[in-house]
This record gives sequence, C-alpha cells and structure tokens, in this order.
Amino acid sequence: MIKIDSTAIETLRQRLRAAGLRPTRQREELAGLLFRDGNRHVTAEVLHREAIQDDAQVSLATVYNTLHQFTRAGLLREVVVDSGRAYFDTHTGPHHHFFNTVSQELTDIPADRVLVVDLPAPPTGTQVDGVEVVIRVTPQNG
Amino acid sequence: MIKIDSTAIETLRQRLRAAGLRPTRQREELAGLLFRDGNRHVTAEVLHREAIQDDAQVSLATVYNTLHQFTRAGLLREVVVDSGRAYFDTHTGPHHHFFNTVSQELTDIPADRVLVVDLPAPPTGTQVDGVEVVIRVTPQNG
DNA sequence: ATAGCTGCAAATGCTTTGCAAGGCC
DNA sequence: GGCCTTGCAAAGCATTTGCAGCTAT
Repeated sequence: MIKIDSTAIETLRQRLRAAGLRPTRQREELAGLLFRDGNRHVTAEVLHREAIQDDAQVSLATVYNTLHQFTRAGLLREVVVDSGRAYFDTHTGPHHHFFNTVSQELTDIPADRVLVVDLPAPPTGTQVDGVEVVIRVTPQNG
Repeated sequence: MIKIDSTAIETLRQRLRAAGLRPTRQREELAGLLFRDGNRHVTAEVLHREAIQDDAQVSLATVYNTLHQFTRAGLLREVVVDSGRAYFDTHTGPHHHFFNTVSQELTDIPADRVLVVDLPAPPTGTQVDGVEVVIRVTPQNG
C-alpha cells in the first residue's frame, strides 16, 4: 500500500478527479507508484508486480484498464518500441527515447536534443499526429 | 501460385540461396509476393492471405517463420509501429515511416528527408543500433 | 541419405471483455 | 441509491514451438 503523507494523497486524488476519474483505492495506488518518483516507463506487468509487492490489492486486468484510462485522460503516454508489449511513460510532453533491446529499458531524450528537419508532407488526406524517434541500443561488446 | 517467367524465378532462387536459405516452394512464393512489386509493408496475416488467394499452400506458422528468417538474412526489416502486431518492410536500407493509425498503413519516408541532429550520447555501456522515426498520422477531419 | 523445412495443433504471452459484486458520491 | 469500478475468469489475438512427415541437395 502506498505510504505518503496526506497532503500528497490529496494531491493525487485531486489530480484523478480533475481527469474525470474517481479516486478509488486502486487508482490512488497506481497513480502513487507512477507519479511519486518522477518520470517512469512501465509495462502493465511491472506495475502490477510493484503494486502487489506494495501489499496493494489490484488485479492485472485493472492495471491494464487503469493504464488506458490514465492515457486517455492525458496522465500517461503510450510508447511503442516493442511489437509484443505496451510501455507507458509518465512524461507526456514531447520527447524521444533510447530503447535497450536487450535489457528492454527505456531512457528519455529531451525533445530539444533531437531536431527533425525538412519533414515531408504527410500522405494526402492525413494530418500529423505526432513524431516519435526511437534510438535502439544494445550493450557494448554484446 | 506465383506466376512469373523462369528468369525471375531463378533470380529469386539465387537470392534465397545467397541468403543461406533453401529455395523451397513456400519461400519462393512468399519471396515472389514480397519482392516483385517493389517496396512493400506487410503483416504476417496479410501475406498469408495473399499467398492463399494465390492458390499457394503455406501455413500461417510458416509465414511467421519465413518472415523472421528473411529478416535475419537481411532481406526484410521489421518496423515497430504497433504494440500488438509486427510489420515487415522489404526496404531494408535506412529510412523512416508515416503510420496511419486509422487505416494501419505504412508509407516510406526517404532517409535524406529527415535529419536527426545533435543526437545525445547513448546510455553508458550501450551502442546505437538504429534510429527510427515514426510519424503518426490520422485522416483529416476525423 | 540427411540436414533442413513445413504443417498442424497446441502452447504461450499479452491484452481485453463479460458480468456479478463492491465502492464512491 | 445509483452509477461507476473492480476482480475474476474466460475469451481473444498475435505469435511461437514441438514434432512427425516431407523435400531439397
């Protein structure tokens, strides 16, 4: 169970309410794990394991539902780097990622460190929704 | 069944052999579908459906295996744009993609139309393996 | 002949869904 | 109380694997 002072809990609850989500025990727990330590990159399974280790009662299905609700509400952003698993990022602003394909770890790259220039026009009848840069890395000498 | 002249078939067979793969009926069929019409972006399911409509005998499992063998052999490249489905691109050189998230269609962007500058150093102990830029687009007014 | 392929079906891994029970306002 | 949320289990996809039979060289 998430252990933080009552002010922080109240901030979380207000944040959820502002997003149009009822502050339930599970949502508070997951929001606490996601947002207390700054920027994080999680998969549903990892977040679920953390919640369980934290003595919280949350099912994996609820973790999935919650991650999507948070994403729809703008509290999270999905990062696509693996065709078999979804990653969620607590940093919703524009930025990019390193993805270590061996350890499967994500690292942020500030948006201002990558400049995409001379962008071609999108296909006819479409509009640009977002630009994602993923730099795949592997351990050296391995 | 793929219908092309014997010269083209022989070219395909040699290409497979050069990649260290036995030119079997299934591989010729799939290679024919993939490489005869220039650059293509396919999922396993789409390629399988095409092969079946072409009166070829190929199982979906073989399509999956073949796509990965071709990728390992450098004939294909995997493009990660969806966390639930794998796309394969017949264009293996450096370039980027538009991904229409509604129609799920991929469009190439030549590498020289996108410039990624001031690239930050990769995380300690890792080396860069590749840079992928994905521009997500949606239909206009919808 | 034999090492490599294929097909099927079953297994796997991640994710979603249906529905009854429970919790928030 | 009423509606939203949760949990469980089952279902749903995409993908991989085991193994017997087939095939290219």
